[in-house]
Amino acid sequence: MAQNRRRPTRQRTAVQALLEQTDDFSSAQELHARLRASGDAVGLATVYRTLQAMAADGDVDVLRTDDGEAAYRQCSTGHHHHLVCRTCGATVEVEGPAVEKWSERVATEHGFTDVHHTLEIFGTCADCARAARSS
Amino acid sequence: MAQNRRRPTRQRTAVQALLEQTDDFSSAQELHARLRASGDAVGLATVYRTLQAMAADGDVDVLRTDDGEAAYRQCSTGHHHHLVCRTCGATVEVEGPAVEKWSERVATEHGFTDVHHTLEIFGTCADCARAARSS
DNA sequence: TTTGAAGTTGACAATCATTCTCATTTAAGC
DNA sequence: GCTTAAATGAGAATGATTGTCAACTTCAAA
Ligand SMILES: [Zn+2]
Ligand SMILES: [Zn+2]
Ligand SMILES: [Zn+2]
Ligand SMILES: [Zn+2]
Repeated sequence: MAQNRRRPTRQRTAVQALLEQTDDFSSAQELHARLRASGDAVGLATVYRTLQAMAADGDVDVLRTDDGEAAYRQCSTGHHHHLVCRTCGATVEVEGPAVEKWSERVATEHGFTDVHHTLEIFGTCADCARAARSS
Repeated sequence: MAQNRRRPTRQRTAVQALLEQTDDFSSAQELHARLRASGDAVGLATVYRTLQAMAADGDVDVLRTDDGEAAYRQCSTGHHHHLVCRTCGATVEVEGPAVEKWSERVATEHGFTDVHHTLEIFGTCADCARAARSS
Protein backbone atom coordinates (compact mmCIF):
# COMPACT_ATOMS: atom_id res chain seq x y z
CA MET A 1 0.00 0.00 0.00
CA ALA A 2 1.32 3.48 0.75
CA GLN A 3 4.18 4.53 2.97
CA ASN A 4 2.88 5.75 6.26
CA ARG A 5 5.58 8.39 6.18
CA ARG A 6 3.11 11.15 6.89
CA ARG A 7 4.21 13.94 9.16
CA PRO A 8 1.99 14.92 12.05
CA THR A 9 1.23 18.52 11.20
CA ARG A 10 -1.36 20.82 12.69
CA GLN A 11 -3.36 20.64 9.47
CA ARG A 12 -3.41 16.88 9.25
CA THR A 13 -4.39 16.64 12.88
CA ALA A 14 -7.22 19.11 12.42
CA VAL A 15 -8.64 17.17 9.49
CA GLN A 16 -8.45 13.89 11.37
CA ALA A 17 -10.08 15.40 14.44
CA LEU A 18 -12.92 16.79 12.38
CA LEU A 19 -13.50 13.47 10.66
CA GLU A 20 -13.72 11.81 14.03
CA GLN A 21 -16.56 14.08 15.05
CA THR A 22 -18.37 13.55 11.78
CA ASP A 23 -20.70 10.68 11.11
CA ASP A 24 -21.76 11.39 7.56
CA PHE A 25 -19.86 11.32 4.32
CA SER A 26 -18.60 14.83 3.63
CA SER A 27 -16.95 16.46 0.66
CA ALA A 28 -13.56 18.11 0.82
CA GLN A 29 -15.27 21.46 0.34
CA GLU A 30 -17.60 20.87 3.27
CA LEU A 31 -14.80 19.83 5.56
CA HIS A 32 -12.74 22.80 4.50
CA ALA A 33 -15.61 25.17 5.27
CA ARG A 34 -16.17 23.61 8.67
CA LEU A 35 -12.52 23.86 9.55
CA ARG A 36 -12.50 27.49 8.61
CA ALA A 37 -15.66 28.13 10.61
CA SER A 38 -14.19 26.46 13.65
CA GLY A 39 -11.21 28.77 13.51
CA ASP A 40 -8.89 25.88 12.76
CA ALA A 41 -8.39 26.96 9.18
CA VAL A 42 -6.57 24.74 6.72
CA GLY A 43 -5.90 25.55 3.08
CA LEU A 44 -8.27 23.99 0.59
CA ALA A 45 -5.51 22.28 -1.36
CA THR A 46 -4.19 20.80 1.84
CA VAL A 47 -7.61 19.45 2.74
CA TYR A 48 -7.73 17.73 -0.63
CA ARG A 49 -4.22 16.36 -0.30
CA THR A 50 -4.77 15.15 3.23
CA LEU A 51 -8.01 13.39 2.43
CA GLN A 52 -6.50 11.72 -0.60
CA ALA A 53 -3.51 10.58 1.40
CA MET A 54 -5.73 9.22 4.13
CA ALA A 55 -7.83 7.42 1.57
CA ALA A 56 -4.73 5.92 0.00
CA ASP A 57 -3.62 4.75 3.43
CA GLY A 58 -7.02 3.23 4.03
CA ASP A 59 -7.74 5.57 6.93
CA VAL A 60 -10.92 6.94 5.40
CA ASP A 61 -13.49 5.66 2.96
CA VAL A 62 -14.38 7.51 -0.22
CA LEU A 63 -17.45 7.32 -2.36
CA ARG A 64 -18.76 9.29 -5.28
CA THR A 65 -22.07 11.03 -4.86
CA ASP A 66 -24.61 10.93 -7.68
CA ASP A 67 -23.21 14.14 -9.06
CA GLY A 68 -19.67 12.84 -9.04
CA GLU A 69 -18.25 14.58 -6.00
CA ALA A 70 -15.94 12.66 -3.72
CA ALA A 71 -17.17 12.24 -0.15
CA TYR A 72 -15.05 11.03 2.73
CA ARG A 73 -15.83 9.31 6.01
CA GLN A 74 -13.90 7.91 8.94
CA CYS A 75 -15.05 4.31 9.05
CA SER A 76 -14.31 1.21 11.02
CA THR A 77 -11.39 -0.75 9.70
CA GLY A 78 -11.94 -3.70 7.44
CA HIS A 79 -13.80 -4.04 4.20
CA HIS A 80 -17.45 -3.01 4.26
CA HIS A 81 -20.04 -1.07 2.33
CA HIS A 82 -22.52 1.72 3.06
CA LEU A 83 -26.20 2.35 3.31
CA VAL A 84 -26.59 6.09 2.80
CA CYS A 85 -29.63 8.33 3.12
CA ARG A 86 -29.71 10.45 0.02
CA THR A 87 -31.54 13.20 1.88
CA CYS A 88 -29.71 13.68 5.17
CA GLY A 89 -26.57 11.67 4.56
CA ALA A 90 -27.04 9.34 7.51
CA THR A 91 -24.75 6.40 6.97
CA VAL A 92 -24.77 2.79 8.14
CA GLU A 93 -21.84 0.48 7.58
CA VAL A 94 -22.88 -2.92 6.30
CA GLU A 95 -21.11 -6.14 5.50
CA GLY A 96 -22.00 -8.82 3.00
CA PRO A 97 -19.68 -11.80 2.89
CA ALA A 98 -21.84 -13.35 0.21
CA VAL A 99 -21.37 -10.31 -2.00
CA GLU A 100 -17.63 -10.47 -1.56
CA LYS A 101 -17.50 -14.08 -2.63
CA TRP A 102 -19.85 -13.55 -5.52
CA SER A 103 -17.86 -10.64 -6.83
CA GLU A 104 -14.64 -12.55 -6.67
CA ARG A 105 -16.10 -15.60 -8.33
CA VAL A 106 -17.60 -13.58 -11.16
CA ALA A 107 -14.31 -11.81 -11.79
CA THR A 108 -12.34 -15.04 -11.81
CA GLU A 109 -14.80 -16.73 -14.12
CA HIS A 110 -14.16 -14.02 -16.68
CA GLY A 111 -10.40 -14.07 -16.29
CA PHE A 112 -10.14 -10.74 -14.48
CA THR A 113 -7.40 -10.19 -11.93
CA ASP A 114 -6.42 -7.44 -9.54
CA VAL A 115 -10.07 -6.93 -8.81
CA HIS A 116 -11.86 -4.54 -6.52
CA HIS A 117 -15.44 -3.38 -6.36
CA THR A 118 -17.63 -0.50 -5.32
CA LEU A 119 -21.02 -1.09 -3.77
CA GLU A 120 -23.19 1.54 -2.13
CA ILE A 121 -26.84 1.43 -1.24
CA PHE A 122 -28.76 4.70 -1.38
CA GLY A 123 -32.22 5.29 0.01
CA THR A 124 -34.36 7.39 2.31
CA CYS A 125 -33.90 6.78 6.00
CA ALA A 126 -36.87 6.36 8.33
CA ASP A 127 -36.51 9.85 9.77
CA CYS A 128 -36.44 11.54 6.38
CA ALA A 129 -39.35 9.45 5.15
CA ARG A 130 -41.39 10.54 8.16
CA ALA A 131 -40.43 14.18 7.69
CA ALA A 132 -41.42 14.05 4.05
CA ARG A 133 -44.77 12.46 4.82
CA SER A 134 -45.74 15.13 7.34
CA SER A 135 -45.00 18.12 5.15
CA MET B 1 -40.56 7.58 -14.39
CA ALA B 2 -39.84 9.73 -17.43
CA GLN B 3 -42.15 10.50 -20.34
CA ASN B 4 -40.90 9.02 -23.53
CA ARG B 5 -41.87 12.22 -25.29
CA ARG B 6 -38.53 12.52 -26.97
CA ARG B 7 -38.39 13.72 -30.51
CA PRO B 8 -36.47 11.66 -33.07
CA THR B 9 -33.94 14.21 -34.20
CA ARG B 10 -30.85 13.66 -36.30
CA GLN B 11 -28.72 14.27 -33.22
CA ARG B 12 -30.50 11.82 -30.99
CA THR B 13 -30.40 9.21 -33.71
CA ALA B 14 -26.69 9.73 -34.22
CA VAL B 15 -25.96 9.28 -30.54
CA GLN B 16 -28.06 6.14 -30.34
CA ALA B 17 -26.43 4.68 -33.43
CA LEU B 18 -22.98 5.34 -32.03
CA LEU B 19 -23.84 3.72 -28.73
CA GLU B 20 -25.04 0.65 -30.57
CA GLN B 21 -21.66 0.23 -32.21
CA THR B 22 -19.84 0.74 -28.95
CA ASP B 23 -19.15 -2.03 -26.50
CA ASP B 24 -17.31 -0.13 -23.78
CA PHE B 25 -18.42 2.50 -21.34
CA SER B 26 -17.66 5.90 -22.88
CA SER B 27 -17.76 9.42 -21.57
CA ALA B 28 -19.86 12.15 -23.14
CA GLN B 29 -16.66 13.82 -24.29
CA GLU B 30 -15.46 10.68 -26.02
CA LEU B 31 -18.75 10.12 -27.77
CA HIS B 32 -18.87 13.74 -28.85
CA ALA B 33 -15.37 13.50 -30.31
CA ARG B 34 -16.22 10.32 -32.17
CA LEU B 35 -19.36 11.83 -33.61
CA ARG B 36 -17.43 14.83 -34.79
CA ALA B 37 -14.74 12.59 -36.30
CA SER B 38 -17.33 10.55 -38.14
CA GLY B 39 -18.69 13.69 -39.76
CA ASP B 40 -21.99 13.28 -37.92
CA ALA B 41 -21.29 16.22 -35.63
CA VAL B 42 -23.52 16.94 -32.69
CA GLY B 43 -23.13 19.79 -30.23
CA LEU B 44 -21.44 18.90 -26.97
CA ALA B 45 -24.32 20.19 -24.87
CA THR B 46 -26.69 18.10 -26.91
CA VAL B 47 -24.60 14.99 -26.37
CA TYR B 48 -24.78 15.61 -22.64
CA ARG B 49 -28.51 16.25 -22.72
CA THR B 50 -29.21 13.24 -24.87
CA LEU B 51 -27.20 10.86 -22.75
CA GLN B 52 -28.83 12.12 -19.58
CA ALA B 53 -32.26 11.75 -21.09
CA MET B 54 -31.48 8.24 -22.25
CA ALA B 55 -30.17 7.37 -18.84
CA ALA B 56 -33.30 8.75 -17.22
CA ASP B 57 -35.39 6.66 -19.59
CA GLY B 58 -33.34 3.62 -18.73
CA ASP B 59 -32.05 3.26 -22.27
CA VAL B 60 -28.39 3.43 -21.26
CA ASP B 61 -26.44 2.59 -18.15
CA VAL B 62 -24.25 5.13 -16.39
CA LEU B 63 -21.37 4.63 -14.05
CA ARG B 64 -18.79 6.89 -12.48
CA THR B 65 -15.17 6.20 -13.26
CA ASP B 66 -12.61 6.43 -10.51
CA ASP B 67 -12.00 10.05 -11.30
CA GLY B 68 -15.66 10.93 -11.16
CA GLU B 69 -16.51 11.13 -14.84
CA ALA B 70 -19.81 9.74 -16.05
CA ALA B 71 -19.53 6.90 -18.58
CA TYR B 72 -22.41 5.57 -20.64
CA ARG B 73 -23.14 2.25 -22.28
CA GLN B 74 -25.95 0.67 -24.23
CA CYS B 75 -26.77 -2.42 -22.19
CA SER B 76 -29.26 -5.22 -22.24
CA THR B 77 -32.52 -4.37 -20.56
CA GLY B 78 -33.11 -5.43 -17.01
CA HIS B 79 -31.17 -4.85 -13.85
CA HIS B 80 -27.55 -5.97 -13.89
CA HIS B 81 -24.06 -4.87 -12.95
CA HIS B 82 -20.70 -4.63 -14.69
CA LEU B 83 -17.29 -6.14 -14.64
CA VAL B 84 -15.03 -3.54 -16.22
CA CYS B 85 -11.37 -3.70 -17.23
CA ARG B 86 -9.77 -0.60 -15.83
CA THR B 87 -7.16 -0.68 -18.58
CA CYS B 88 -9.02 -1.26 -21.83
CA GLY B 89 -12.59 -0.71 -20.72
CA ALA B 90 -13.82 -4.14 -21.79
CA THR B 91 -17.15 -4.70 -20.11
CA VAL B 92 -19.08 -7.78 -19.08
CA GLU B 93 -22.63 -7.59 -17.83
CA VAL B 94 -23.21 -9.71 -14.76
CA GLU B 95 -26.17 -10.58 -12.61
CA GLY B 96 -26.30 -11.48 -8.95
CA PRO B 97 -29.74 -12.32 -7.59
CA ALA B 98 -28.21 -12.94 -4.19
CA VAL B 99 -26.76 -9.46 -4.12
CA GLU B 100 -30.11 -7.96 -4.98
CA LYS B 101 -31.83 -9.74 -2.15
CA TRP B 102 -29.09 -8.95 0.31
CA SER B 103 -29.14 -5.28 -0.55
CA GLU B 104 -32.88 -5.07 -0.13
CA ARG B 105 -32.85 -6.93 3.12
CA VAL B 106 -30.13 -4.76 4.58
CA ALA B 107 -31.96 -1.60 3.60
CA THR B 108 -35.24 -2.80 5.05
CA GLU B 109 -33.62 -3.88 8.27
CA HIS B 110 -32.42 -0.32 8.77
CA GLY B 111 -35.72 1.29 7.88
CA PHE B 112 -34.59 2.66 4.54
CA THR B 113 -37.09 3.00 1.69
CA ASP B 114 -36.95 4.01 -1.95
CA VAL B 115 -33.69 2.15 -2.22
CA HIS B 116 -31.34 1.61 -5.12
CA HIS B 117 -27.74 0.55 -5.29
CA THR B 118 -24.63 0.86 -7.37
CA LEU B 119 -22.25 -2.04 -7.79
CA GLU B 120 -19.38 -2.23 -10.20
CA ILE B 121 -16.44 -4.58 -10.31
CA PHE B 122 -13.18 -3.25 -11.67
CA GLY B 123 -10.16 -5.32 -12.60
CA THR B 124 -7.67 -6.22 -15.28
CA CYS B 125 -8.97 -8.41 -18.06
CA ALA B 126 -7.02 -11.46 -19.26
CA ASP B 127 -5.86 -9.71 -22.42
CA CYS B 128 -4.52 -6.69 -20.60
CA ALA B 129 -2.86 -8.85 -17.96
CA ARG B 130 -1.09 -10.78 -20.72
CA ALA B 131 -0.05 -7.59 -22.49
CA ALA B 132 1.35 -6.16 -19.27
CA ARG B 133 3.30 -9.33 -18.52
CA SER B 134 5.00 -9.41 -21.91
CA SER B 135 6.19 -5.83 -21.89
C1' DT C 1 21.17 22.88 19.44
C1' DT C 2 22.23 23.88 14.93
C1' DT C 3 21.50 22.80 10.40
C1' DG C 4 20.17 21.12 5.95
C1' DA C 5 17.40 17.91 3.17
C1' DA C 6 12.95 16.59 2.38
C1' DG C 7 8.16 16.72 3.32
C1' DT C 8 4.16 20.21 3.77
C1' DT C 9 1.54 24.12 3.21
C1' DG C 10 -1.39 27.71 1.01
C1' DA C 11 -2.65 31.47 -2.09
C1' DC C 12 -3.69 31.51 -6.55
C1' DA C 13 -3.80 30.04 -11.26
C1' DA C 14 -5.13 26.49 -14.33
C1' DT C 15 -7.92 22.32 -15.76
C1' DC C 16 -11.70 20.32 -17.31
C1' DA C 17 -16.17 18.01 -17.04
C1' DT C 18 -20.60 19.58 -16.84
C1' DT C 19 -24.28 23.09 -16.87
C1' DC C 20 -26.42 27.37 -18.30
C1' DT C 21 -28.09 30.94 -21.69
C1' DC C 22 -30.61 32.20 -25.26
C1' DA C 23 -31.16 33.07 -30.06
C1' DT C 24 -32.13 29.98 -33.75
C1' DT C 25 -33.87 25.62 -35.73
C1' DT C 26 -37.06 21.79 -36.10
C1' DA C 27 -40.68 18.13 -35.35
C1' DA C 28 -45.62 17.47 -34.50
C1' DG C 29 -50.23 18.38 -35.11
C1' DC C 30 -53.67 20.93 -37.18
C1' DG D 1 -48.47 25.92 -44.60
C1' DC D 2 -48.76 27.68 -39.78
C1' DT D 3 -48.15 27.55 -34.75
C1' DT D 4 -45.99 26.02 -30.83
C1' DA D 5 -43.22 23.72 -27.78
C1' DA D 6 -39.18 20.92 -27.86
C1' DA D 7 -34.50 20.62 -29.28
C1' DT D 8 -30.11 22.44 -30.68
C1' DG D 9 -25.50 24.65 -30.33
C1' DA D 10 -21.99 28.21 -29.66
C1' DG D 11 -20.08 30.14 -26.13
C1' DA D 12 -20.05 31.73 -21.34
C1' DA D 13 -20.29 30.27 -16.65
C1' DT D 14 -19.77 27.06 -12.87
C1' DG D 15 -17.46 24.43 -9.65
C1' DA D 16 -14.75 20.59 -8.07
C1' DT D 17 -10.24 19.21 -8.33
C1' DT D 18 -5.34 19.74 -9.50
C1' DG D 19 -0.96 22.23 -10.45
C1' DT D 20 2.58 25.74 -9.13
C1' DC D 21 6.06 27.31 -6.34
C1' DA D 22 7.90 30.11 -2.75
C1' DA D 23 7.74 29.98 2.16
C1' DC D 24 7.43 27.05 6.25
C1' DT D 25 8.06 22.62 9.23
C1' DT D 26 9.71 18.43 10.76
C1' DC D 27 13.34 15.27 11.58
C1' DA D 28 17.49 13.52 12.44
C1' DA D 29 22.23 13.90 11.66
C1' DA D 30 26.17 16.47 13.18
ZN1 LIG E 1 -32.22 10.76 6.10
ZN1 LIG F 1 -17.17 -5.55 -0.71
ZN1 LIG G 1 -8.47 -4.98 -20.56
ZN1 LIG H 1 -28.23 -4.86 -8.45
